[in-house]
Amino acid sequence: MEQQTQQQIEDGGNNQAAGTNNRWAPTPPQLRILKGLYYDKGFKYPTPEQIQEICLHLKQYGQIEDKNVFFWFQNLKARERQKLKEFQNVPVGGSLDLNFGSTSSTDDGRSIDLNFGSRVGYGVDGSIMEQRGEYHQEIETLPLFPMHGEDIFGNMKTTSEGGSGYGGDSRISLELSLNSYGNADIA
Amino acid sequence: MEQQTQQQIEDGGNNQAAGTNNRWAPTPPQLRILKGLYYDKGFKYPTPEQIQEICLHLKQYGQIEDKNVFFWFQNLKARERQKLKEFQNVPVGGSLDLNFGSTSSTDDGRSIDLNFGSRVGYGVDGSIMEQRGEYHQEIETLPLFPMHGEDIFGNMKTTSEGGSGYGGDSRISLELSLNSYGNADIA
DNA sequence: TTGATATGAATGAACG
DNA sequence: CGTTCATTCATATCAA
Repeated sequence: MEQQTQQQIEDGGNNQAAGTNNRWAPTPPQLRILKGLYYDKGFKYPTPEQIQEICLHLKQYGQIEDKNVFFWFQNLKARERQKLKEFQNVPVGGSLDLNFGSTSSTDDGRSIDLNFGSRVGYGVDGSIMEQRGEYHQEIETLPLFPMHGEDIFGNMKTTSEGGSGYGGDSRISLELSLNSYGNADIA
Repeated sequence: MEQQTQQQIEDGGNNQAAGTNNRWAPTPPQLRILKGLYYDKGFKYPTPEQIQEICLHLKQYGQIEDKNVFFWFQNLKARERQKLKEFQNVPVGGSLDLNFGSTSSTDDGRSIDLNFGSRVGYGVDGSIMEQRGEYHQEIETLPLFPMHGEDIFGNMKTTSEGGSGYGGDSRISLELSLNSYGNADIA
């Protein structure tokens, strides 16, 4: 997720615009801390309590709400997983005939230099939803292999987190020391 | 259409890396195929597998990645919808309104209020927020973020109401010690 | 050159 | 949690 040079005009703190600004955007410090938690610490499943704590702490660096923290983690987890899923998925030998309509093989002649070095992450998605239209035209010979089991990426979901199942007053203290040196690759 | 060519703002310390990003641009054949799928076939919701397959086939006509296909469909769908919505908003009557900077001219209709303030579950999804019966406000004082840890850079975090507050923090040493009690320490 | 437009890309928010 | 929507940022291209 290396953004190019996207520098959002975040309100240095509480410079909320005339209220027309509805979408939260993490300030660099906030982002740094969040990423530190997620990556450096592997903190991916914060409990509601922790979310609030994090949020409270992040309020020093700008307006933020619990739900922002919550969504942030949700999105990051989802997109990380999507990325993995994509790489693991190998194109089936299926033949999706894209040369419908015009069979003319018009040479494009446009050569784009090889830009290796894939950089950005993204979120490929897609879903088989009902088409709004009336037409249910199947796509050529799209096989859509019945193969499942893409759960190869272990779901180490610590479902029982969040203090559900702590025997007695067992309290865990995890201490996290993350040293982030500025220049976080905002992403 | 609401992008006002907003350019970079003065960075308070964030250096802007040189942008050598060459974003993908569909070659004519690629575009033809994509449009054919979208319009002619009404194929608007490709699955990740289909995205990969489409991408694979499009590689014959130029460099392309899965994410490009993904974004292409996403953007097209979003913009079709956007245009449609705008069209409905356009005053047909003879109202000479030069108000281009319409910030939420019409009711967004999005008023899903998530009650995140309360710890009682994040109704938005139902993932990790298994909350147990005993919620106590005490958790708000959990030493998740020791204050001392911020001393290093706490000075510049002013984020005063002056606008851009956060300065370019170089590094931090954040020590997070969160103590998760068995939820109800009384148990 | 400057401003506007089209569109690739990123991500916050929400749905099922 | 996976998927989809909506908004925004950034840049290439084009018109004047």
